Amino acid sequence: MFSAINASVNRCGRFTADELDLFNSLLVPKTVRKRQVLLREGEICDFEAYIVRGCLRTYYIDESGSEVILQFAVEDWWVSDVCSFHERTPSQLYIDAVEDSELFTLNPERKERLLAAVPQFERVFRLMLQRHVGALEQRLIRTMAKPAEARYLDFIRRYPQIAARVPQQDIAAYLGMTPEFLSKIRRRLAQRKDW
Amino acid sequence: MFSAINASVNRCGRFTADELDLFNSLLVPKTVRKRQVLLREGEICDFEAYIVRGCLRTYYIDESGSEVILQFAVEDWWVSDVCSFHERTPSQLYIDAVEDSELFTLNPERKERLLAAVPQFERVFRLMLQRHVGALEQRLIRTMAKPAEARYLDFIRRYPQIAARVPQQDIAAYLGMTPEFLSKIRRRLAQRKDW
DNA sequence: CGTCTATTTGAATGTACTCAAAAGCGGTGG
DNA sequence: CCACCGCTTTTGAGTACATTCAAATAGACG
Repeated sequence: MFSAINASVNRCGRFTADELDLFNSLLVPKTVRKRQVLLREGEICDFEAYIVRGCLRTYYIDESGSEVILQFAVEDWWVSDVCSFHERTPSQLYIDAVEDSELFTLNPERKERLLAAVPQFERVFRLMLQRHVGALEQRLIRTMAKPAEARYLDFIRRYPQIAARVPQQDIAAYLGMTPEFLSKIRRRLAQRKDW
Repeated sequence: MFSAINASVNRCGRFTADELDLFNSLLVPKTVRKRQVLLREGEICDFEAYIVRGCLRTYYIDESGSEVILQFAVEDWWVSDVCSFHERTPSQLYIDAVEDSELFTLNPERKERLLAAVPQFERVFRLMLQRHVGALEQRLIRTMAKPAEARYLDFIRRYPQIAARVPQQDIAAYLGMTPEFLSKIRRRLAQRKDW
């Protein structure tokens, strides 16, 4: 049950069995169903969730009601609203499940206890944050530097496993284009198969 | 000389005069001239720089040679390529000075020494990272959710001090539009002054 | 099956880009 | 102090990319 998450944190530093046991004892397992919402705009995010199985999305809803998807998260990733969680401020984001998923969640209080007991865990979370920064920078570059078709091709090459399991309209919302236009791009690509 | 940076870190935690002295002794002051490049694509970023005075930009250059500016950094901010610095990997980014600037830089070795001597500094850097994540998320949302004119208005309202000191073509490269188009937006806005 | 939602299609429109050229502006040297 | 050079900003015409809206089709789920 804990093998995946333990292997994951062990890649960030060496931990003893006792330390991992403590870590595991602080995690709260959670099962969510497809479309279930974990965080809404205005709420304070009280979890960092490790994904054991499934897929979640983090998104923003603008004035006109359309979704801007910031991130898809699948197995072995963490999801949270970093800012809201750490600063205890209302979130601007929504988080929900793209499919039925199993998570381990850590709330602020338990995270504190973990860090107090095993300070080396600071490193695990710092590495998580760094990876998150890296991912966001990549995403920003790719979003800004390229036209829609190139963004789509880039996406399906980079994340084939995600592209296969999320609805097409969500991919459009992630790539910053309308679902209609993505559909047209796909038609063009299917005709000239030169890619 | 160190008052600004010390006040800045003291906002993240309480430090004694001795701890701050040690911190200050590890900082390397650096003066850069306008257009001077601190980091090029392919290099490994060996600094985290606190800006005492001046303005720098972090950007990416795509295949076609055009710049995508990720961030402008001014007084009291830190600049670095987070990923490259921490993982010792070649950077994809460029960093250079928009105007003559004064910095304090910290290299990986000195940062290690600082953290070894004063572990509470972990917190300072974690907060920096968190803010960085927040800033990137905001930027992504604003870039994706709005058309060019709204992005520009948002930018000059949010960062009037930056808008005033960087060339217009750099603002365009930050907002993800061509300089020509930004110029046209400004003309439209100047005519109908209803904003 | 039938209903609901997701995807596709098409026409019309709008937004932003390209390219080329002119105008503005700052610095430098005569 | 002025003239010139290089760089930034502005302008315009033409075009390409992407959106909107409406409707048809396809898929998923009960």
